[in-house]
Amino acid sequence: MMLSEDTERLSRLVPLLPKLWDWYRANARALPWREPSTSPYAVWVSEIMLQQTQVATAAPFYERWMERFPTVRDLASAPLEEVLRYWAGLGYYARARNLHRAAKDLLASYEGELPSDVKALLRLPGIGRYTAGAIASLAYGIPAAVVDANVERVLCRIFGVDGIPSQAATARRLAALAEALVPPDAPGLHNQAMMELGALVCSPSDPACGRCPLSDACHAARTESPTDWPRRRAAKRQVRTAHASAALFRSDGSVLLVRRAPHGLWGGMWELPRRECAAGEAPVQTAERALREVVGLRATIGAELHTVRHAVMHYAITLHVLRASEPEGDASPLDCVALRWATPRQALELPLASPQRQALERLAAMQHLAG
DNA sequence: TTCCCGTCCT
DNA sequence: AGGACGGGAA
Repeated sequence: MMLSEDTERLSRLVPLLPKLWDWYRANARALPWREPSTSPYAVWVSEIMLQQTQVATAAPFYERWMERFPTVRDLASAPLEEVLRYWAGLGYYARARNLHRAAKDLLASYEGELPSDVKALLRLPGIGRYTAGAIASLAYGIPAAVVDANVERVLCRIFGVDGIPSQAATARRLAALAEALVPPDAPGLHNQAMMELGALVCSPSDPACGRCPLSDACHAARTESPTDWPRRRAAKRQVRTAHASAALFRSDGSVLLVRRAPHGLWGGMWELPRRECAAGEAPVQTAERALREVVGLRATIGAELHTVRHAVMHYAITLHVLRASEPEGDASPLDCVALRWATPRQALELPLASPQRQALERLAAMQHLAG
């Protein structure tokens, strides 16, 4: 899948690789998962956390996680609810559910050890091509290639790849290039060096070609604007949506919360009963419908307590939180997997996605002010 | 407000 | 091939 021009440029690039590795040894960030003692399990956890998530965001979550779930066995034996609590705020909650599921699989099939074989790794939920290659090479020294967004950017610039990386042919070309570069004796070092180069030097919008150990072999570095690579598809237009949640309080100060089914947006997380506003539907109607459809209660919807803005992908979500009162009927879990009453302060201990956490924090503050 | 990013499902 | 899935930084 390589082009002939690729072969030519490879022969110029390979002799520079020792400079890349030296650069990495001198400039690598000291990160918690880069301790020499990092277990394959810890490499796995860090790689899952780093999917779609910045290093600075993931680091404190990683520390807390490893303290609570230091081994595959600790993770597998913990309840999903607690696992999600440790993930709350990181987003993409399927990652936590898959990690938990895979830990159970590892205990059942591999005596709790992470396999070193890429094919076996790919069979675990939540592990795709990138993560399988990362675990194999970083944790076990297997010469597997990795193409994450950093590597993709570095390769597209060096080789002047004009195809769009998400298209199959271009993806295959990038995979072939990455594979051709992996040294059999130090795949982990090389892969981390490529990713670190992308993160620290060959950055998306402000590449520092002057500091790059590979710039002598780089196509983009010799052009007016190295940031023309990688080529991108046109961005999707922003879509605005509104959601409404009902805050139904009991006289003891507790509020009704529901746990979502373990799939889809905010799967497995707790929240105030919520629905997306239909076209032309006012938040007060939506909140009424949410209580009815999610827990089977009819109630009177009162004042809007507050508004939380949140971005998910290309969606801009406005979450309206409205007070509800005078419920009729018994609350039952119609469109949720569990339901409970808790004070807003207690609710903050549950697994909550970020906008729900904001909403509950403000309810807790309100209650505090009310005495 | 825009940009950035792996895996799974369809 | 393309959409769903979040949160933080620029």
